[in-house]
Amino acid sequence: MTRKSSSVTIRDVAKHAAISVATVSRFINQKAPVSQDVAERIQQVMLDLHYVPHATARLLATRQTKTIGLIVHNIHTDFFVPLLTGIESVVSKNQYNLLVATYKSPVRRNSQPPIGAHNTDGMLIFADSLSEEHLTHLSLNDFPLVLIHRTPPANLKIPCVTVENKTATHKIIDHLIEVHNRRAIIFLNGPHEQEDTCWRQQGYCDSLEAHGIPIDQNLIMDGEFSGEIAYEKIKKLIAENKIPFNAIFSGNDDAAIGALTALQEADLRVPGDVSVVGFDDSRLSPFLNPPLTTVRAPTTEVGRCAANLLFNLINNQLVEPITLLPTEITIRRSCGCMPAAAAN
Amino acid sequence: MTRKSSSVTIRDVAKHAAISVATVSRFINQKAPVSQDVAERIQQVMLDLHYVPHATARLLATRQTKTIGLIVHNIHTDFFVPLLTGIESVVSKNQYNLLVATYKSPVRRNSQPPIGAHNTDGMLIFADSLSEEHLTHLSLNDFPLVLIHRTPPANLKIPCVTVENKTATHKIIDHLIEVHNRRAIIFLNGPHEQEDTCWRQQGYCDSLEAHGIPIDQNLIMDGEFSGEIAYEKIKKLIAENKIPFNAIFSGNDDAAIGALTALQEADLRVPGDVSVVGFDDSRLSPFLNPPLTTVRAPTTEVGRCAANLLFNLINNQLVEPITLLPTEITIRRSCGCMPAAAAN
DNA sequence: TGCTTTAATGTAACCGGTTACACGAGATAT
DNA sequence: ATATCTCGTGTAACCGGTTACATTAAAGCA
Repeated sequence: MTRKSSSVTIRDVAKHAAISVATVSRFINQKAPVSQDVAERIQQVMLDLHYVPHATARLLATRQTKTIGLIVHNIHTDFFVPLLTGIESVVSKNQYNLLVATYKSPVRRNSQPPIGAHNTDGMLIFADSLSEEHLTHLSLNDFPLVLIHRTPPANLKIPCVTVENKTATHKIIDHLIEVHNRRAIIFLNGPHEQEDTCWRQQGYCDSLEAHGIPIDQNLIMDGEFSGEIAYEKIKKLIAENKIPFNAIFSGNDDAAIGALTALQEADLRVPGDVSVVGFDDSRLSPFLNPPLTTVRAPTTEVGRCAANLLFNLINNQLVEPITLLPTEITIRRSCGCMPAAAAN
Repeated sequence: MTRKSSSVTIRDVAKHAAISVATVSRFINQKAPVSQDVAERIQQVMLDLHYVPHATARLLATRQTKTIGLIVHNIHTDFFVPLLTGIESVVSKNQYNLLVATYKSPVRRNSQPPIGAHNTDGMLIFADSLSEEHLTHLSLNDFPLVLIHRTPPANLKIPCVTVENKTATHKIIDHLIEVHNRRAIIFLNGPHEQEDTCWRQQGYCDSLEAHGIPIDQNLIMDGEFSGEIAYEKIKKLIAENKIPFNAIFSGNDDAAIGALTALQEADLRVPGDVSVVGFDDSRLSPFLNPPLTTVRAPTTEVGRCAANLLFNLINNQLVEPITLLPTEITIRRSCGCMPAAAAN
């Protein structure tokens, strides 16, 4: 690890221009006026020596990284494409960099997330990727943080942006019951640690209650927001043939795909025999067979919004503590409706 | 912009553990043995104080960032999900960070990519996101670089990983001609700056020639790898009704979706009236209506492979100059075949 | 003319790590 | 018993910038 100090530094420039490093630094950053004469000399020397300021040294001195971080549990799901799109658009508008890290909740005690105050100026935290402990520590140090799809722990004031889950779910279940006369509705739940899961379950239960339908715990099963798991669960359900159902509400679109596949394999017709609806309105949904009725979540907007909040925070501006983005139900065929044109 | 320097430093740890900073540093980096007793004390203090080494300071001292960069033109396409998945898996295995930057080819002369030697230990460069000029500069400075979906400029020795384009395209066109008797095949080209485009065009032309079909420039149109643009192009083509065709080979699956939509709107049946085939085998393809016959590109593997090469480079190991990953044609319905089960 | 202001510059202490070099003590070799 | 080696540790000089504070010379003002 030979330390090759070949690069030309600000001190070299200062020496050649017969001036102090402070003046060179000021000239470069336009921090203070410099005499015409000196300015020209520095300019010339910089060109002659091919001087390029060492970004890292500058960052150390200014305690700025010009990058923001994003923590998610994994990136291999379609959900993150629109989220990243939104985030990226404002990151690059602000001339910042984006550091993406995958990190799973801390199983071991001493595990530290790979990004933090040491390499970012602020962080975007998706759902439950960071434990309350980490959150607390960062927040208490006044490190700029914005939560995505989760609200802050009780005593912390961290702004968050998420989507309206409960009302939309309530409405889509209403739709299944009122329009399509479905009353035995399976609910494919998401991971319990995730807030979205809770609210969606709440909406589901509320709607059933409002229609005087008793809640059957057997109908609520864990789909983990995963196509594979949902597929297995529904397949097993059909095979056992003990619990009758005529609709499935999947906590997200990914899981709905798994359900759809399982139903098809069992020769159950959608929506003839079973109505299926999802949540998210992912890129795939309009293309499914049949096209999926689902709740449209403005994920790109979530990303854009969260990033904007973070930059406000970094610039010491005040921000809304909670941003709740609206969702709307998107009717396609899988519930039983036959919309005129399948406009995507 | 005064960010209060509340963070705990290595000197704080040293003080609390009643030991010197050098020893703390050595312990952290396992650079030299430390007595059991001292090790435990340091460990404890680090936990108590929530000490996290300051990445920038470390970088300045070691000229290492423990992060690798990825430059792409944009991230808002489905193509990047598998690519990122592959890259991420090896990045985290190596305990590195991933810095993602979007950067478009330099329109203005003095524009600099947001990531480089100052904030990464090496970079993954997708297709034509970086100009030859930038590439040359970085490469000449021995900065670790791996190209994805492009080969290096003539005089530079930068390893690259890409997929087999020509032969696969040749085969899928053969299929259209030989099995489905299509001879008027539209080619929806990608961006001209991208190498994949050229090779796919080459394969297309070769196949036609091999079958004695003259190449009609009117059949080759720019789809830009974009669903919207492809949609517009095909819509216009149909409206003008001057160029007869009975098949479309789309340079990627995204554009194929646009084509499919345009055909449907014009009440042309796929594959009855027109066969459609694509390239990539994106997540959507099996779900399209009809399921898309396409060339399967191992994009996750590309990401994994490129990242692995980069780490080899960073560790001064020798690497293959060119890695060409195999592709295979995936038959579904949109070409006219009727595979038994629609297994996805 | 003498005193205050202001503009341009220099000095040196940071930022938070790493590491070359020095050193003392106990173990091993002669 | 003395010389040599090894191990664990401390001191302080880096890395390459920024910037608070001091300083000097010129300009403004009575």
